[in-house]
Amino acid sequence: MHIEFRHLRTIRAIHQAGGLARAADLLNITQSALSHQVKGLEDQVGVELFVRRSKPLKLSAAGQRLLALAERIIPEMEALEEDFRNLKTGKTGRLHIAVECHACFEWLFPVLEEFRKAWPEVDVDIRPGLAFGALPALEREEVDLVVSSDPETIRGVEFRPLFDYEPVFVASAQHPLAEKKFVVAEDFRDELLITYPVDRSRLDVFTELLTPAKVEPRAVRQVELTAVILLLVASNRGVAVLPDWVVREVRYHSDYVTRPLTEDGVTKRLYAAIRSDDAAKPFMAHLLKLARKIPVQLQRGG
Amino acid sequence: MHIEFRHLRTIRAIHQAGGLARAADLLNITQSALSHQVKGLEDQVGVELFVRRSKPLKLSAAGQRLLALAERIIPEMEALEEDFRNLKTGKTGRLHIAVECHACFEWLFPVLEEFRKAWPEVDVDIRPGLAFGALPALEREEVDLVVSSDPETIRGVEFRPLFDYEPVFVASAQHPLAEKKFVVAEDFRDELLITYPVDRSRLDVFTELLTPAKVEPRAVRQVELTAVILLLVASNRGVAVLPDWVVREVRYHSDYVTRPLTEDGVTKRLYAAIRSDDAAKPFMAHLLKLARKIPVQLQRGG
DNA sequence: TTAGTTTTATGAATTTGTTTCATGCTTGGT
DNA sequence: ACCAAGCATGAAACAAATTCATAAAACTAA
Repeated sequence: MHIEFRHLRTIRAIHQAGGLARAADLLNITQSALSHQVKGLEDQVGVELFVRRSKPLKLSAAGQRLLALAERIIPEMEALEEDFRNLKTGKTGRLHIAVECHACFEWLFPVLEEFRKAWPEVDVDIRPGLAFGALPALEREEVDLVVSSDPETIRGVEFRPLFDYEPVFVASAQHPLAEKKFVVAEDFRDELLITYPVDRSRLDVFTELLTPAKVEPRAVRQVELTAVILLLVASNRGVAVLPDWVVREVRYHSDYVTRPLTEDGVTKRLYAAIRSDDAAKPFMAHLLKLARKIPVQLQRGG
Repeated sequence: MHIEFRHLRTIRAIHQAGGLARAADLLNITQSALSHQVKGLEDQVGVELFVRRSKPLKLSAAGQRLLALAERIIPEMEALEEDFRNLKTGKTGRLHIAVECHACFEWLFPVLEEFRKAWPEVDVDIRPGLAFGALPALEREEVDLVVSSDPETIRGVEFRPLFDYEPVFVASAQHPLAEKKFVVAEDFRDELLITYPVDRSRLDVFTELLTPAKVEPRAVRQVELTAVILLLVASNRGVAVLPDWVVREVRYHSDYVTRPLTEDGVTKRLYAAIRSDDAAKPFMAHLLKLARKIPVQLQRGG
């Protein structure tokens, strides 16, 4: 038995128009086509859908059952088509984000907050748990944007620069290293280093400083929340290296100092990796704009 | 844009099977056919429904939206097909009843009560308001059964006898006519006659007695409820003519007497008019059986 | 009833859409 | 780089829907 949408539309039209001929006009086909179609449908389902004893064709009990289904389904169908239209014009879409750098949540939330005001129809989400293989997930369309600091060349994926930041050393004002103008790798040898609970390959302090210099801190303690890291640092329980915007944002702890890594400081650049297909979508462009603007406001001391 | 059920089935199958080739097996068509179909659908809606970068075809965001619709709609569709199957085998159906004789509600309710226990899936209803042109409504499939006492010859309609009953005269035990063994038309000339509020052509006392004899009662008062009619009669506010089973059923008023109309009494027969199409349906047969049995139980003094 | 009008049904031809067959192309793994 | 698995594509075959022309009912109004 193969009822199709065409049939639902037909049933509804015949009911609305109150007859085959008028319904045919409504559907822009001939009365003959409709007659054939109704006959075919009735043969299929093996049930009389219409009462023939009366001049204008009328629904039978079974026909009314079918009509009820049509009235329920057709609007859903139309909603879907509307959704697809919006998808095409970029009014709506999915924006699932994977974040490789742990601290990035600090600026990402304000960005998304702002974004959702402008694009309420876009399905925004941050996908945790796949921070490891984020770029493959991007290719497979499991996510739609990856925040990364290591651009690669991948077919169909573009890396858009967002903003530069500086990983800075953070310590209590009472800490001996607070005396120095800047810190170097060797300075960490006797320290308790507090980091996010992620692999060293994703921590600037290791990739930019300690690993190249082959320096191992006295101990490493992993802490999830930025605010807690700063709390511990302020109470002189350890030292940390954090992006500059993080430190500036959470300025209500004034008991710590910040120092550049090495004499010249270290500068890194964050990128948004997106699929080329999505590059033209207006909401994507808007998100990238916000992701450039808002973190800079934070860096300047939001 | 013409999404069809076929497409919904396809989407679901591809998702279930996790790929085009396997889904093709599931749907009993070739992989090629599916590929063409998917392509056609994507052209139609103008949106990529699948991610092609991965070997086993996978749903894109838009595809998932479509899948969600499919998961919602396909079960409804299957429920419909189940309904139609039941309709065909007569497990379910519609049984809307029009009643020409007003008093018939008295026995019809118990019948339907019993019927619903056996056929919970059948859509039972009593359609009021069309008691006038009930037989045309039966032909137009607006109702499925008409209770009538006047069989006619109509193409496609059958009259099945239900049971015989006797319209009897009812009066207070104090009423002078209570003295008589039976009443005749002339006896009504000075009486207040209480009837149901329907046309005289549908009242036995007129069709069987007064109209042929050209006798007009002193006055006629119309009362809706049988119980109220009996109350008025019992308190000697008028006389009435009611079917025997009504009087027997409502026996808790013992202040009235019943007498035959004319020396021999009058016997009438009730019929159920149904469409020939419905005659073979098992639930219809069952209803007719009940409609023969239960009123007789009432007549014997249920 | 009959003629006239409206509405639905039907058969054959046509157009449109779907499926298959055969084969080529990509992707992912070794 | 090669192989296997999975998807895409074009042409031909097949199936289905639609149209055209016309018949058959059903209703209306003399």
